[in-house]
Amino acid sequence: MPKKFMSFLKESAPKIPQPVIRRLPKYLVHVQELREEDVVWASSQQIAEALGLTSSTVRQDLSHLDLSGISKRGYETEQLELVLRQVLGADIVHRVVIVGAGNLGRSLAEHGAFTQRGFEICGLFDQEPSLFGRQVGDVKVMSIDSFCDVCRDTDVDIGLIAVPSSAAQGVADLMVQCGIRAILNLAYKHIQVPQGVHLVDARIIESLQELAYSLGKNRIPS
Amino acid sequence: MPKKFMSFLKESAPKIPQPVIRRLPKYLVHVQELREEDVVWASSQQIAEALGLTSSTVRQDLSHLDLSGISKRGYETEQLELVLRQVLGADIVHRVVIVGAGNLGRSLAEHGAFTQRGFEICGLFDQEPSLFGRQVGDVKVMSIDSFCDVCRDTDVDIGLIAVPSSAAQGVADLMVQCGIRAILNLAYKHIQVPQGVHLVDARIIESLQELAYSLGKNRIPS
DNA sequence: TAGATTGTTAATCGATTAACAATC
DNA sequence: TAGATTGTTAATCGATTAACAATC
Repeated sequence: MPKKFMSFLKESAPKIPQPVIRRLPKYLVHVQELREEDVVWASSQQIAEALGLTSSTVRQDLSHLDLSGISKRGYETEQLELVLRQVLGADIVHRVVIVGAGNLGRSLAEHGAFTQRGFEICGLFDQEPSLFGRQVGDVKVMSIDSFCDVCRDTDVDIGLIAVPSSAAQGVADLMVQCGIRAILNLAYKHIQVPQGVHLVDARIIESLQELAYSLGKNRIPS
Repeated sequence: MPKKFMSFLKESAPKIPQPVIRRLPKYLVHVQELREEDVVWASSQQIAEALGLTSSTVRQDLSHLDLSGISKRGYETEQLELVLRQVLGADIVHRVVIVGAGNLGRSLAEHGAFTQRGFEICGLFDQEPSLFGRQVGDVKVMSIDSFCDVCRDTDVDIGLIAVPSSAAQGVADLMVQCGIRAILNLAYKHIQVPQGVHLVDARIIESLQELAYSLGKNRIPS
């Protein structure tokens, strides 16, 4: 198959395995650091070492991208950053709405790191009338009742669930109903979405529990 | 091998595979819901359906726990919750310190869901003098300079990194130096820790990028 | 009892790692 | 050129799924 067509395929029918996709942000962060240090080339071995992977994994992962390394030098950091940004959508702005204006929701709405990375908060919603109109970052808290209308007027890419776990499924249903096809769930709750809607769990409490397991403090001593 | 000794083994030398551990919190949340609805028995099939798994996976997963199901009925929800809580350390209190008292760090310190789940915030630290003494949830912001002293006085289980990515590695080093052996990293940065220290990444921005990838908005159209 | 469901073994699937020819 | 490093194929490893005897 001609190389040109191969690259076309990679762009139009990308079937990058999930474990690889989950590592791509790591590569992006690292390569951006390298570029800040004016490093022009990075070998799979060097990248692997910095990220706690094997060089084999790095080469396999990067082979899914529209990019070529060069023998004896490795990968050009500028090109690598470019391609990673492209794949991860880091070079366009994604519009994010947050439902839940409690501590967590508000702090995420104000969190500069999102905007810096191209995730623009375009709406913050809650149920609680006393919060309506309160300025948080660049947006004001709006009533959840206006959620669908706002989604209709704005082109929303990603919905963020920051409500208590008991309300999480309902919010997800609402988001799906309003046409949102990508959801990040911060609640401690398994959520069901229809086929075609992408759901990722933030797993903060789950992560703490995983750490608690690894500490094994309440294991019966032998 | 006698059954009694098997169960002893499971408790003293638990080698539950990581993918299983990551699913255990899901089971716990679900079984707690079932118990609120006074459901006494749950079959692997029912659990699988609720959590988007196969019944085979559920049975395999639960076989790592010190628990037996009963043919024709399934698993007793009370016993299942008990065992899951035990394994995930949800029945004892873990002490958590947060470094970084910005929006995110403060909101986590105030986040009721942590305390509810047995993670007690016992310290919140920052570099910025203007924040010192500020009351956030149950704690006051302290100087990062006092971090090691506080860790020495308190029995800290888990350290939470909520600083900008450029400072994250330094904070991790400090935590390790002060004897913390379990770290949850909320920064968008790969962090290196010595062997024996447990690190979990919260991956919030990474999750947004994963969703951005799945939306594929900036893919070259065919 | 008959049928449903467990616990476990075997089969499949997919991800990671190793190896090595190609190449710069 | 000689040596390092890629890209890719093959081997290994581990996780998930299927199957089924045991059992309630």
